[in-house]
Amino acid sequence: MPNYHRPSVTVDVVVFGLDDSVGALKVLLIKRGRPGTAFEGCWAIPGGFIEKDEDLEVAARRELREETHAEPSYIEQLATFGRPGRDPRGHVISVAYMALVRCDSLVIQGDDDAKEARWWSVDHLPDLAFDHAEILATALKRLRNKVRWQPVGLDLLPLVFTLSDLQRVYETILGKSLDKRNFRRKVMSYGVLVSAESMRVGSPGRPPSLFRFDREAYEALQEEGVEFEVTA
Amino acid sequence: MPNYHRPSVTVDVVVFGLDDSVGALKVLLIKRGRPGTAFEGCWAIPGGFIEKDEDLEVAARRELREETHAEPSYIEQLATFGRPGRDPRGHVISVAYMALVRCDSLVIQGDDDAKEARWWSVDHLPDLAFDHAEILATALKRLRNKVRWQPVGLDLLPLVFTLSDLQRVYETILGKSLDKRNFRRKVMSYGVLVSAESMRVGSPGRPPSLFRFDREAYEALQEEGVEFEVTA
DNA sequence: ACAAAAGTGTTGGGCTTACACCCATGG
DNA sequence: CCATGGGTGTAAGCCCAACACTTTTGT
Repeated sequence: MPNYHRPSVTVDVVVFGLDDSVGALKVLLIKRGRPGTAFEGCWAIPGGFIEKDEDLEVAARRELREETHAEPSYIEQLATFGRPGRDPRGHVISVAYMALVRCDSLVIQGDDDAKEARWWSVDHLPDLAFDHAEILATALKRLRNKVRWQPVGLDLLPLVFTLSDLQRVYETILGKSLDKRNFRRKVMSYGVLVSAESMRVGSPGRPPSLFRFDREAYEALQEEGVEFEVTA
Repeated sequence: MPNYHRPSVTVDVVVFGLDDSVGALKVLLIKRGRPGTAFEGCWAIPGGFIEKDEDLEVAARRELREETHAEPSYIEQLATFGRPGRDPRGHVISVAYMALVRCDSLVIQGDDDAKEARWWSVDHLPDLAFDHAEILATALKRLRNKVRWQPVGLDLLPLVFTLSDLQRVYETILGKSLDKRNFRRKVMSYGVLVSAESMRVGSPGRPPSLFRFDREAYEALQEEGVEFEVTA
């Protein structure tokens, strides 16, 4: 191959999750640890350099695993960022991914070498390294859009959940409250929910009935699109 | 910067246009000319290697200009392709763009050095180099999707056009025919069209009235989204 | 008995669809 | 005068949005 200029290439992964109470949308960030590296001590989206002949998505999952031990249940390519000057170290192009993880697999820990990883609420973020604020904003926009035409609950909720949980997912992501009756009617009409026998107990109020997703119907819906726009 | 592996990075641009009669959706392809290069003589999406510290979109526009003299009126990043083995020459990552050009600026010519450039109808494509068939398929899918929630006529039609022209754009891209009355009602309701005084003459049938886009209203609509789904 | 969350139906309005005929010009 | 494409209106049905009270449990 002719001797063309070769930039460095990284993959970065914006991981979204919901907190236990499904009350807030969170992003997984790492604290840049290694002394002497760029943006030392700054918070950043997890990611790193791709290896020789490594597939991009594979690299994204690898970096995520190495830095946070997270295994996302969904991942998609977001966009590629290559503005000159975005990395003070030189010409670095970043292929960004967006990922979702389930509430019940939020067991996150940092890397061995002093790197810290934790969840941040999307509306109280720290300053971010590089152009990561821009990347994150892009991811958030994408998620808010995606939610309107593809189902998204399966990748964010535990296996078994209540309709109120699901409604809270949408309210949290869209940042507005939805009408309970209209929400339920609409969700049920898609036929992707099957009732789980058990009932949740112990909480105040009438015990809710539990559901799980019908995986096949869910994936069919994912293909064809949803048109999910529910009223305030 | 530490000595990480560096792949080569290319940008490739899938350019869509409509033919004069607005009757077919076309893609601009180039014939790979230089002897001794990979896929010599094969048709391919225009593109090439990025230069040092060059912005990705700038590189995309530059390659397009160099290879086809086309200046798209719209361009957006599509996706990045990095599957190992996609380029026989080694580890090459391609950032793909999708672009639209207006009918009346279709003056295309190949590069100086024997490279040929021409339009191909999207449903009669030649074999393509690398994974360009996959990239093109992705672009086509994106365009067909985009059309449903963003206006697209401004970037494909000449400055002045008829409602029938516009309808044909949608029919061509979506690949299905639409109801004339419903189409007109819907389009007019967006308030992005202003009537151009003149009338087209010379063709058989009643002379149509001409319109142009109200740029401001158009761009506002582009922001907020359109919800454009018209019936067969 | 009270607080807390779950669950449940109906109605009006607006938008979408389906559909067929006349109009203005060129040849 | 005829062929060609341009232009126009209406009625039926569906889906969406708005809205308030009853049920079931824990304390």
